[in-house]
Amino acid sequence: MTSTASNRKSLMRVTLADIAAESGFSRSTVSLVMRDSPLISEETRRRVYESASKLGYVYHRAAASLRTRRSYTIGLMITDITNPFFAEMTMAIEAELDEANYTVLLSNTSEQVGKQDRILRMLREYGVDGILICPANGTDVETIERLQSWSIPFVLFTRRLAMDADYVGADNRLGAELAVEHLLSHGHRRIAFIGGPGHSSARRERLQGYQSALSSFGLEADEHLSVTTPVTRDGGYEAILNLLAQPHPPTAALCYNDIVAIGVLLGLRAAGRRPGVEFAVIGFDNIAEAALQRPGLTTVSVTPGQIGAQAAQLLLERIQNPDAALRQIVLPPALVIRESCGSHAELVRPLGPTQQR
Amino acid sequence: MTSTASNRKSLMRVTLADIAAESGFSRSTVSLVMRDSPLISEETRRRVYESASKLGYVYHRAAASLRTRRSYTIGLMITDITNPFFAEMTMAIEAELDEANYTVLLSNTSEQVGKQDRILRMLREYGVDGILICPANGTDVETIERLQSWSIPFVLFTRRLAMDADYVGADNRLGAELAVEHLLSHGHRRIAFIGGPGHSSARRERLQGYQSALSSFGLEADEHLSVTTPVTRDGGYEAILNLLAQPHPPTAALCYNDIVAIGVLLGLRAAGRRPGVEFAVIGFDNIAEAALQRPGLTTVSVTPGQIGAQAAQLLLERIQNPDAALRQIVLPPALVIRESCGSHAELVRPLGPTQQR
DNA sequence: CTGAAAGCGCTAACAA
DNA sequence: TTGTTAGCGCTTTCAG
Repeated sequence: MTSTASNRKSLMRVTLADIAAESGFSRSTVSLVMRDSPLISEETRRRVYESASKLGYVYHRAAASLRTRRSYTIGLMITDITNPFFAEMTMAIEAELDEANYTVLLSNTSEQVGKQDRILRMLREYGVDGILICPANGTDVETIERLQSWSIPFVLFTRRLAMDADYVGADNRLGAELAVEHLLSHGHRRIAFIGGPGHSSARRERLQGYQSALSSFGLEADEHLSVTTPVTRDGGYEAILNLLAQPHPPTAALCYNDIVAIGVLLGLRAAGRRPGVEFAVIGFDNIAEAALQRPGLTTVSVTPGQIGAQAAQLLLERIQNPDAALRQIVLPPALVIRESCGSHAELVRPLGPTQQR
Repeated sequence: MTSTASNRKSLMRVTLADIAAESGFSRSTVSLVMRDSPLISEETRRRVYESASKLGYVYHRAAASLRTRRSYTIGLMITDITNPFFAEMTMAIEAELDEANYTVLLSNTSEQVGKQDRILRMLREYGVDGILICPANGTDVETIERLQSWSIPFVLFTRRLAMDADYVGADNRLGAELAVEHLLSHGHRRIAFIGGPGHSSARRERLQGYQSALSSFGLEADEHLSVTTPVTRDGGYEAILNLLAQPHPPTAALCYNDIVAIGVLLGLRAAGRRPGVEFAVIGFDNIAEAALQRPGLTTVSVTPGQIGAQAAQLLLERIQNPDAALRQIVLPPALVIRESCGSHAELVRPLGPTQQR
């Protein structure tokens, strides 16, 4: 009637009932053992595990989750699998979630909102307990509102939308200000802002920092000097070539991120301009590769690990308590000075050369 | 008794039974509609969908999979999320699997066998229908044999082990031969082999090609000239610096892959040696970044998209037919000649300058 | 600490 | 084509 040890024959899966039969305990006892309940004696636990491994038992998460309505999985959606910035963040997130016994379902939207939509729907059908999402370029508020209406806990990271939602990211505006002030202090006056996905909050905030630093210096941002690009080395490469071909070209650039900045470095070299001496460039993120460049890339460090860990933490709290107030966590950046602007100084810490926010 | 439309109250999930009640059809009819059965009339289908969207129904995959013993998920395990080679492969795999209605669970082992083991166990508990795995550096045969004993279909890609299992990868040996012959034809005699995870078949095969090309030219491989490194730019950077410091340094290098090669380029520049004129370097994989380097990186192209697609295809076939003969698929590489060896030629197709396998 | 019983939401015969 | 019935393997009362 109910499944028994006879289940073991051929293809039948080994179930808790089989272990119960083998070990002489009841199904519920075995179930408690499998879930590490403190109500179980050491001896019982040992004997149950013994039977389990003898029979080759495999915990069946789909069955458990059907019953408990929890899957212990979290969907993690990033926009560029290839960017070390996200890789590092992913590691931190996995580490944090792992500790809370969650498994992460990683997926890559490649900045495509269509793909993002499909993945979101899938995650819902798979019953994830929460979602960590860096919205793809062009994501509209409706998409996230829909996500909200599904009442599955989620937190945005790195990029946000004009709406109330949990969010963890860096202080992009401050980071950009630090960078531009650095450039200004080196005497640059025509400073470009290169790259990024036009519709991301991260880019918008960095651009604002760029503009505000310029204007607090009495300069106006020349709109010909700020361009969007794909977030690739290629993007930076093309962009700098175009910029240099302008009638009144820039002498320095703040880039959307390090990937784009490295493209700019490559492009400068291709154009025969020596970065760091004939042209200053600053990146964003401080990925490992930045330090390897010749000249070393000066960049705004935003500690992806920290952002990831905080985002994971926030999601866990949100799952615990769906009704707590929404939170926006903004982490301070630091300017890491290497040689790509001509300096040879060291790390400048958080609220660097200048002021507040 | 059975769940009904009253389920809709508050937290209860909308089920097939609810749709059945709403639409006036039976649960099984509704189930058939949801699974796109051809047995259902257009009109019925329409009305069922109407009720479904009216009630806000969400297909419950865990429940379905408990019943069918199929999850329609595939585990994909790569060793370096950051390498564009894998990123491109991942895209191709997802595309292929998507078409067959599978969802992929992507995970990154970072070359750590411990992490790989844990992920493997998780994938089993989650009941994936198949696994695509690029074994982490140092994976032993037992690990894969265990996987085999689980009787869940899997295929190895990019790297294999000394055992019989499905596999899809590039002809690494031939690729390396083409590369080294190219170097030899440019007059180089002290050629290094730089980088890679010491215990991967891919590295071993490339090294064999390197050695065989040298010996068919009457040269012997100097063991001081072949080094293993982490598969990072950093790894290549450090390695070339060490190599140049040797008493009798090389004048050219074949690198494990493009990532390492780019590190070598960076290192050469840091050491004041002009790549392409004072030192020749060749990479492996032909990632997009290779073309952006100055000088452009000559490399062995192994078409990750094709490997990925074939691997996915093979896995699908294996799932269909678990008892078919095991297959090893080896794809031909091509040498893409850019400027990092001093040439300025174009693409050399498959069986390049020289011979057979 | 253990046992019995009910059911999560779905699919799969089998009949109609 | 559609309806009935019986579970998939687990967790969860609740009563011992």
